[in-house]
Amino acid sequence: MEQQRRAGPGRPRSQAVRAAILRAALAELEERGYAALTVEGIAARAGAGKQTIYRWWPSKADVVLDALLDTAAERVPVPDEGSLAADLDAFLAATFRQEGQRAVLTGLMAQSVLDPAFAQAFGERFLAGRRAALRGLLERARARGEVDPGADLDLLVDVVYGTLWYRMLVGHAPLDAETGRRLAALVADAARPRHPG
Amino acid sequence: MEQQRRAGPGRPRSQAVRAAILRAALAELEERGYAALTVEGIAARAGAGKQTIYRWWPSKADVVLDALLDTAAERVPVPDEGSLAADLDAFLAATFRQEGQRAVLTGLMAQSVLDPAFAQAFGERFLAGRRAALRGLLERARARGEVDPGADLDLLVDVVYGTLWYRMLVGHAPLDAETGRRLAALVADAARPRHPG
Amino acid sequence: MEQQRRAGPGRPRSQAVRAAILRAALAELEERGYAALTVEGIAARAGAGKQTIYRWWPSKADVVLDALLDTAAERVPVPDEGSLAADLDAFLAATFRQEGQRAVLTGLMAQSVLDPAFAQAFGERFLAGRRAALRGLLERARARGEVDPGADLDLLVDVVYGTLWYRMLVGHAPLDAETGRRLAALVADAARPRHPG
Amino acid sequence: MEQQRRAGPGRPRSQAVRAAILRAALAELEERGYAALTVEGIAARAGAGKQTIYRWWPSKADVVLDALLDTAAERVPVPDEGSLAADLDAFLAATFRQEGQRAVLTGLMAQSVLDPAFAQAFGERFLAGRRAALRGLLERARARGEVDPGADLDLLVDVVYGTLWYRMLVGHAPLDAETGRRLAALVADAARPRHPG
DNA sequence: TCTTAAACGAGACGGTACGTCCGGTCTTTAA
DNA sequence: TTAAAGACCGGACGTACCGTCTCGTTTAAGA
Repeated sequence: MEQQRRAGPGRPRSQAVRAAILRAALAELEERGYAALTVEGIAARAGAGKQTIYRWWPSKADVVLDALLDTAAERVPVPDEGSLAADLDAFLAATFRQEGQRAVLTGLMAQSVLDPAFAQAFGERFLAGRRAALRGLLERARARGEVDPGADLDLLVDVVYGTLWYRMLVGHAPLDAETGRRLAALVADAARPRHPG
Repeated sequence: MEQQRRAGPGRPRSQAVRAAILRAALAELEERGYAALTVEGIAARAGAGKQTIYRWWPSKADVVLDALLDTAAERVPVPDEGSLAADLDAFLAATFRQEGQRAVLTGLMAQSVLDPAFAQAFGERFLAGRRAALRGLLERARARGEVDPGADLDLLVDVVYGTLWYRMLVGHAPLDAETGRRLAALVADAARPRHPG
Repeated sequence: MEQQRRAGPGRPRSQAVRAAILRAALAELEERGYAALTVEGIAARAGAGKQTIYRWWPSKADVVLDALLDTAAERVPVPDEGSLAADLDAFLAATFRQEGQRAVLTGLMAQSVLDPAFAQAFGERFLAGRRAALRGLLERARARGEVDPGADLDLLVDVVYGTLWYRMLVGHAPLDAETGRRLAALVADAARPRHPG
Repeated sequence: MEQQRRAGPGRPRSQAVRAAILRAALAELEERGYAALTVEGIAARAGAGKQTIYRWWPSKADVVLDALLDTAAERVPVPDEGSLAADLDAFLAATFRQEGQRAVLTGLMAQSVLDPAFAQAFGERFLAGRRAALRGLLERARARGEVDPGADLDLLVDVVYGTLWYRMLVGHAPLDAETGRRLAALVADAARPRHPG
């Protein structure tokens, strides 16, 4: 998951400590919110020294990101149901389903605004994968002729994730199954092939 | 813009100081970034006491929000050009044009994630107005028959602002005139009336 | 008691306000101690503006000093009972009797250490008078032949007030009638005439 | 001198920092006076963090007290010259000699009036020792028959220190060798045995 | 088995900003 | 002109975390 020390002399990194720290970070986050998260708090809760955290992670956000990536091992599978609308629908449904993580995700997005170094890590280690999955789904649909060849796939991806993130960040409207269905339909419709003439 | 003290005894609030603080906040933000913004820094730059800031604003984010609302007095006008696509295009173009404010806006969004009290202020005093303007535009188009009567206008609004915010926050893709045109076309198309049968 | 504005045009100084401020100062002092005394607190309690206090007194200590001098109008009378020991005894007894003022007096002494300007006021307006009274008592005794002509009267005065203040400040030993009697005897004895040869 | 942390895990307290803080406190006190002494100023001058001061001392006065006790390691020796008057004379001379410390001592006394917690520390860690030394001197004189068996030794101690402190605090009269000699004589005379009959 | 070296808990340390309090000054309206 | 009210600048307070730095202790790999 991160830097792998070459096996040499010296005490090897403790996986138990790593796990304890990730667990503590998520627990603190859940209990007190992202804003109240501190390295000291995580260390205290994990029974670890602050130095141990600084040794392996550049910032508290990177700890949380690792925790997120660890638990998201049960990844959102990319559906393949034969039609774009159905695939999108399934994809969004699966995405919404793992939404106990709103606090984690919005916290990381906030952090990534405030800290360019973390923004890069967040983009590369989390966002890029999700975007790639959705783009792959659209590309397959394009190959099947369900998407206009001239369509701006990147824009379509951003429309989907943009809407998701916007609702998640602002919290003014629900992110439920019905919303997913409508959004899927909207995107599938916008992407449909245009028959010239 | 905010709390209006009744004229009673006592020295009245100094508008000059208020303006100096807002100016200082924007200057600090531009020079050093949102993450490095501090109440102390704003006060020092404005030649004001910290207490004066705390007396009138609950947090530094509220200072920045006031600064934003003051300068955004030259509001994005809601265009009315006769067609939905043209209106959307003009609206998005106007929205993008005032993009010296990316740092301000993303900073405030980040803060609004971290501070629920500010989230409410941000939602009510900034986001709601923008959403209402766009919704009005869509409602007029619906009255003209350019939007399907059953369309989920709130979702359409979120698709537009979601895409904008997502690109603004993540910064992976441009927010230029061409992007605006494509997004306008996409939304206008998705909203078009469906003729049953 | 302090500066007297010439009667001219304009609203005259309110004696009621002056009294309210002195009363408030003593009340605050008694309730919360000298250390917690603040100009703001006195003003608030007196229903006065801070400016009103600063207009008439250079510091909070001067307010307290005025309050002390006002209440000490029932001054310690200088006894004249015919013998030095008896006079001293009566003088000390009277001095001790007005010891509800320990907090006031020690507070002012502390302040006078910390603030040279107040030290002068305290010395001239309070300490000097007390010292003069005691010195007068000793001088009368010397005239009666009860005090050695070569005695250092200033030192004798300091021995008396020094012992008093020391016990008052440190609070390690009582300041009661018995102590007064012993101190009176000690000083009278030390001052007694020496018969050369 | 103060709390001795058990040698456990963790970085041990830095004696160099402790010394720098005490030195800085005395330097600030000398340059700017006790009233202008601030924790912030001491920390800045010592190149230390404020937290480091608050970690080890409850108030700035305790810092100064530690500084005083450290430098006063070369304690006033208790003289033993064979006669009470000579002993007292030597004791007072030695006491006066270390009077670069008037600012320190009066500042601490003022603080001890304003802060009961510090008053206890001051009493136990400084005043008590001095009083005990002088009392010991008087007790030895009593054993030699130079002091009346019924004399109130505590009062005699207070007469000596009271006079000293009073002159030091009020500053109206000198504290020189001649004064010391007269005070020594006065006390020795007052303490002399009374032959009944 | 002994040495070496890194990991680790603990906690001191220099900093920086926090949000609060109060000191003194000022600027208003009312008396 | 005094007075109440209260805004204002300034400066220090005591606290919370940051990220770094010693300590003593633990745990493997290599000699």
